[in-house]
Amino acid sequence: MTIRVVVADDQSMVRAGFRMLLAGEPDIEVVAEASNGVEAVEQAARLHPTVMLMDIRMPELNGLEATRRILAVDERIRVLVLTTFDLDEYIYEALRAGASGFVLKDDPPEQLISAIRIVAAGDALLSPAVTQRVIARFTRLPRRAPPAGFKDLTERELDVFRLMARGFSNAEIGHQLFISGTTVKTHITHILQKLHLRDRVQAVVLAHETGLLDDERE
Amino acid sequence: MTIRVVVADDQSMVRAGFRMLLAGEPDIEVVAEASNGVEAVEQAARLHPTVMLMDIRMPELNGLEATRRILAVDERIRVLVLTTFDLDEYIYEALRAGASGFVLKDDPPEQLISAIRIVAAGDALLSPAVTQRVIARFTRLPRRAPPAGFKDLTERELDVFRLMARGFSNAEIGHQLFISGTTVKTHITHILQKLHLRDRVQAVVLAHETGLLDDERE
DNA sequence: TTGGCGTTCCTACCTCGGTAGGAGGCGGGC
DNA sequence: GCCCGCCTCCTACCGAGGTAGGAACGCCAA
Repeated sequence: MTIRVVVADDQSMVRAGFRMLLAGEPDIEVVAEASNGVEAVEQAARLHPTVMLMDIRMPELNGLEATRRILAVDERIRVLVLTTFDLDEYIYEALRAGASGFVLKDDPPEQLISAIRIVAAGDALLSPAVTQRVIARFTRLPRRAPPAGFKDLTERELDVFRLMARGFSNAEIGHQLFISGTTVKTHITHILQKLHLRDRVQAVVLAHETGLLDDERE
Repeated sequence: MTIRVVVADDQSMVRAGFRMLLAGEPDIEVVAEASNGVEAVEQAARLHPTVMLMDIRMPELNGLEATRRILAVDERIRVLVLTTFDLDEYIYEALRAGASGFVLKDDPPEQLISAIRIVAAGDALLSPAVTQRVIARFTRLPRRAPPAGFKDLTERELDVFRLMARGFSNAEIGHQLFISGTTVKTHITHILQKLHLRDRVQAVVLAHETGLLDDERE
């Protein structure tokens, strides 16, 4: 099982460099090159490689959009983004686009090779500096600890809470739960009392900050 | 500059294994061991090592809580969590607790050594399998694209929007912006019209889903 | 059995939020 | 100059949201 790689970069020197670098690895084969995003998508659709080595800055179609289109064609292709700049927006967008890894061009060569094997195996890898940023972003997430009194909520109150947190009116909540709007009011009054909140708006804010909705929103 | 390491694990065999493994590295020195979380915190406070190798499952005090306390004492200490299980909750909690890395015990030894050097240098590193999960979690975040009409909002309307999204009443918003509550009402009416929303609750939901607040909430 | 809790529903009342419609001031562009 | 967009503020009105207080039912544990 050799790992079939397509190299997408607009500089031919860079592509040649990768070819040379990977030529020494018996389990890795560079099967094609692409000099812009459009070509990259075409090659991916035609060859279905194991791994796409993808530069971000490319003419015609940038690497991020190319990644999205490639994965739309064949989601089994593993895209390893390889770029010079570790700008935050690039990283987040690349990961959202579905990239399996993010490696910097000035990382040591053996790290790139190991990254190719890792993503080919179905795992994921980020450059250490990039990992740093992703973790920072990740931990900065507004997942505040649920306040005292949260666990006093009954099952039914949680039902109401979840719907309220999605912006529904009392009548809509009642309709979805097959109860009257006045009952919904009762539940909400209890919720606000237990959580020491003033109105439903504060409840909605709290729900999002604590990640109350994250579970059932698949 | 040698990297000074404390190994915290409740099994003495494991500690001995790490000592042996790291003995071959000239730039790494194991300066102490800890067999539970309490000892780990004590050793960290006493020796201020560069890196703490931290198991999660430990008696007395688990590795996650120990990590929090260590970083409260000296935030320069880099904690590298090293455990057998890559359970999601462990990972997220460890990163939130401030860990700089997450390595599995069945990763290859050279990867552990390289991880120690990486976190000692101030970067971060996750096991490939762990990286996979973090990315999955990360991209699953509810960062919906802002709806059409969002960019039609004026600067002042955005001011109001941001405060509204944090749960303030019209009067409170007016007070903070030095305008009257009725003016706030006017702005909100315009916001709702432009975004095609029914009431402020839906606006709050939208603000959180699109991450409107992420920027200025430092 | 009795009491408590959770769920359901009601009436009555008040406040706040949102709409409608208008008005004045200020600035920049035509 | 004039108009337009933005910001400010107002009155008046209505409906939704929230509170207070009560009531009925089922369930379960003491």
